[in-house]
Amino acid sequence: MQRKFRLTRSEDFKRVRRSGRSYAHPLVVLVVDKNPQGNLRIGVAAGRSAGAAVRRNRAKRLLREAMRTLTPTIASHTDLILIARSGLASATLADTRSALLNLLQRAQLISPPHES
RNA sequence: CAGGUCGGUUGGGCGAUCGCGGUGGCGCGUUGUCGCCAUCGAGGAAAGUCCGCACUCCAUAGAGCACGGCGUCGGAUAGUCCCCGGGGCGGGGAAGCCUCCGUAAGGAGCGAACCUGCCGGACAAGGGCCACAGAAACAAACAGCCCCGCGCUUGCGCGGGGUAAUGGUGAAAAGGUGGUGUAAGAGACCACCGGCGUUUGCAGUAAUGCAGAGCGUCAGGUAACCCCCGCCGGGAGCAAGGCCAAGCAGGGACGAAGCCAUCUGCGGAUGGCGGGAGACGGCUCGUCUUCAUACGUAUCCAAUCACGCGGUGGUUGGGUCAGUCCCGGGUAGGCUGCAUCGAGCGGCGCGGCGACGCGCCGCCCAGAGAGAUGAUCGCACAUGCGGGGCAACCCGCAGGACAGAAUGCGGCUUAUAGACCGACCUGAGGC
RNA sequence: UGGGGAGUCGUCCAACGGCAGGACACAUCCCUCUGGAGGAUGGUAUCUUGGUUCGAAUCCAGGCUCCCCAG
Repeated sequence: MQRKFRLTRSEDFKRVRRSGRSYAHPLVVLVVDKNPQGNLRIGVAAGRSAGAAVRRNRAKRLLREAMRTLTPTIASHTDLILIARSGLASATLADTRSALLNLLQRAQLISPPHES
């Protein structure tokens, strides 16, 4: 995921966390808000509760890798924040991807893949 | 060979595809949060932040006090209480050997390499504390032993004195054993052992050790309690610091004037001409950007008057109000510090027991800012499990620790699956 | 990057360097037709590793975990 499609500034994170809707899953939390520029941006976060530095990095890498394949199917004009929870660092890539798919469907950002 | 220790090296390899970050080069009807190519991309601890430096900013006449740290000797270093090598006093240390006890099983002692804790002063001075037990906890006499006097039931009571060997208590009671000595005793005296703010010789740079002489042997412990002595110490930290700088607020300069048309819900809105400020140009002018009809018994200041006097009100005078431009400081934010030119890394040689030092050759090696290393697959490899095989080995499944740079460096501490190499000690056997 | 604090029964708190205590909870018994309440009895702990000391929860050092503060 290239940096230009990433949420980077602190005020963006604050805005999305304050005014966006959140959807929870045991592995990850999704926060959705409208993007003022009209494109899709994604932020990834892992707090102290996600573990030590290796586990936090592992969780963020898993989220980025899982989102890489899902990004083209997501509706635009939104800012997303993915917050890792404590169990994510020991999860597999397939687990992460299905968790994200579940969350995106609940947020109605992606149509249910009835063909798969 | 068996057992016990210690040190060092390494920290999963090769390849393919997709993805991410930095740097360099090239490209462009699109100068971009762009595209293409090349190249580089975590560690031995990157961790904890326990020490010490570099670097940066602030403070700084001198001296003293307070506070904090350190305290054996020598060395190494840019520097360190922490590194290296010694010294002293403790603690730990397998099997076996050896010694002792035991008929034996076994037990106790000794115990190597090595590991590990501590290190000024309790006699240079002072204060505090030492529970319980015990007569007594730093100064003493409970029982006991002995002497003297008195009494009588002649081995006991009372009174006075001597003593600290014996008993019991305790972690600790003015060194231990044997003798001389004595009324009983006592370093009172003697021998040996132990000890020492004494001293001589030898070894060592020194701490210290060994040997001898001397001192009768000295009134406990605790300074990781206060304290005393000696030495050392300015503060902050890359979110340090430097540069640029929206917005808001501040200071300065300039600073206006309306008229017409259309619509109208009569509040106003839009447009034209004119006006203000600034920028640019070919500068008596043109173009562009932008602003306004706000002015009110608004608000601020000064003087003065009145009253019900820290206040309120009146009068007079002056300032402020739109906008533009300029100025300094500076917030958000950006750039830098900051990506090796260095206490740098690798190799070889030399010196040193070692920490480390010196010389030569080669190399240029991560750098983000919501924070780059991931995913999938294949081939071998170490390991574990199951099966087959006499065996080498084959097949299947599982599966590779601790852990992620954020200014850099040195030391320490802590976590760590394994793999490899080397050294030391003890014992047994062989030559 | 720097600074501060805490760790004691299952939980919340006490404790001069000298026998670790209290409340609630838990277990057993009594009381009751049963349960609750009440009463009696009991078990249970100093984060960890070393050191100083005759003696350590307390003093010192290293480690682990958690919390807080400043920029």
